[in-house]
Amino acid sequence: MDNAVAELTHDRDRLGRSSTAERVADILRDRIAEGLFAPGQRLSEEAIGAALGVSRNTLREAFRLLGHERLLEHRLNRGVFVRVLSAEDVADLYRVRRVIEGAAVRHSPDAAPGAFAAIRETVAEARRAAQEDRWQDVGTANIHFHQALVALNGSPRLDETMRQLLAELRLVFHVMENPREFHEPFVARNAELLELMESGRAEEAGRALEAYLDDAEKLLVRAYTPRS
Amino acid sequence: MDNAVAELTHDRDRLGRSSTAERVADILRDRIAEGLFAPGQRLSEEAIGAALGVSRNTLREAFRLLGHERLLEHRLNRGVFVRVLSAEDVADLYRVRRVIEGAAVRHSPDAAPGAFAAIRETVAEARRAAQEDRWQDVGTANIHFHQALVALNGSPRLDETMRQLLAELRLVFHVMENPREFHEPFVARNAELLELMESGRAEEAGRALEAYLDDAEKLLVRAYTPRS
DNA sequence: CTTGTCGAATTGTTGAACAATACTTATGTT
DNA sequence: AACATAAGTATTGTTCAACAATTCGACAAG
Repeated sequence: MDNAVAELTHDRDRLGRSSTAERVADILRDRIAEGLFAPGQRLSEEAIGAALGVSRNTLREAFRLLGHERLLEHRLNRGVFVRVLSAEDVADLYRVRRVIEGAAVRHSPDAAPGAFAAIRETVAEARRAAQEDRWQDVGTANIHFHQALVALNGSPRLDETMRQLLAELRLVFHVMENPREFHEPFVARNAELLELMESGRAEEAGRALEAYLDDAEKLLVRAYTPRS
Repeated sequence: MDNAVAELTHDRDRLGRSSTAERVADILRDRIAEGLFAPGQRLSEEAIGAALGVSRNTLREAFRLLGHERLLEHRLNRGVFVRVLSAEDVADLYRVRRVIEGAAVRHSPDAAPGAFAAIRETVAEARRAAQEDRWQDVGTANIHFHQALVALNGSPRLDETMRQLLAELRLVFHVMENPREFHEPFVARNAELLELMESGRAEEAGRALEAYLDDAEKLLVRAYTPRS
């Protein structure tokens, strides 16, 4: 078979992937991530369906998608609400991060040779943003750092799990009224963590990550005391 | 407050959780798990909708649910198909298991005091089933063992991830034409693993688990060579 | 044997309708 | 006035029917 044709196999999934429901889900996911829809807010089928110009049935399919990603909470006969994370949820998210990111760091010596390049890029991205006082973007770069970190595991499923986990965490990040205070300290720590891994000190990097996540969780929980 | 009343709190979520779409998803999930729907098979909206007596719209909501759980594959304008796992998928599933179950074993010393009771029960369950030649049930008990193992992490999200992961794996288990040969050896190994953990030898247990998962993966991949 | 065209079958999406449930407001009782 | 009850309204849950869009196989033409 022609080799050029075989190349196309990789692009196959980019063809069909666009049903209305999924595109609606993408839009809503973005809006939730950027905080336009606040946690606890109810999403009316009629209002949003009208605003986006889609039928209620299609919209409900999109809601199911996002409900499964834990960004929306579906209460029977009451509607869907933007998820409100409890303090236990935050604790659990960091528990999962310790497991998944911890495994990535411990296995970093076995990772693909050029696998650190992507991480290094996110560090640079964060530094650029910090230089220019774009603290929101620093937060985004920070998220990219951890996503790239998990990629060391070489597991598509763990990548996907991490993606959803970080999307959930973003629901909480919005409570930080001072993004600089929250994100700035981690720019340097990201770089340190990368350096430890690149020099093969995986054990040490593992401990640094533990401390890293402990600190981040504490900062977050302190600022986050939901009324309940 | 009355204590008996407080007990009911745990059952609360079982009350509202019964939309038709979710119940349909539960049914289909079971059918897929037991192999009634073979991997690769297409699920016709019309046929299944008629068989279950639900409308196409409701059925489509259920399909979205299961698609997100990776049990169904949604191909645009083509319909939904029971997922066909590739060899890479199997490898990835075991990659995730090493991470999640490995973390559970390593942290077993910190686990709640009575947390091993549930695991011990699954071991007994497997022994009973093996005694009576119910090898299908041995497989089920085996799954329960690993689910209980992950519960040592104390993380609802990891529990849920494991649940979905094992559901995916069941798609593959059906290729084992001889369930006894596949499941029997692991009954004893489950018990050994438990014993290592209960006696506090977490490090040793971690290595045992690695070997355990390596062997299981090899057995599975050997029997599983999908046409592709 | 490849390519173009047609047509049947299935999915994608919509809009309307009605039932079931939750929320709100009004009503009546103590 | 406080509280329980009842009626009314709004919203979700589900179905149905219709049509557009797409896939796929069959068949004809080159």
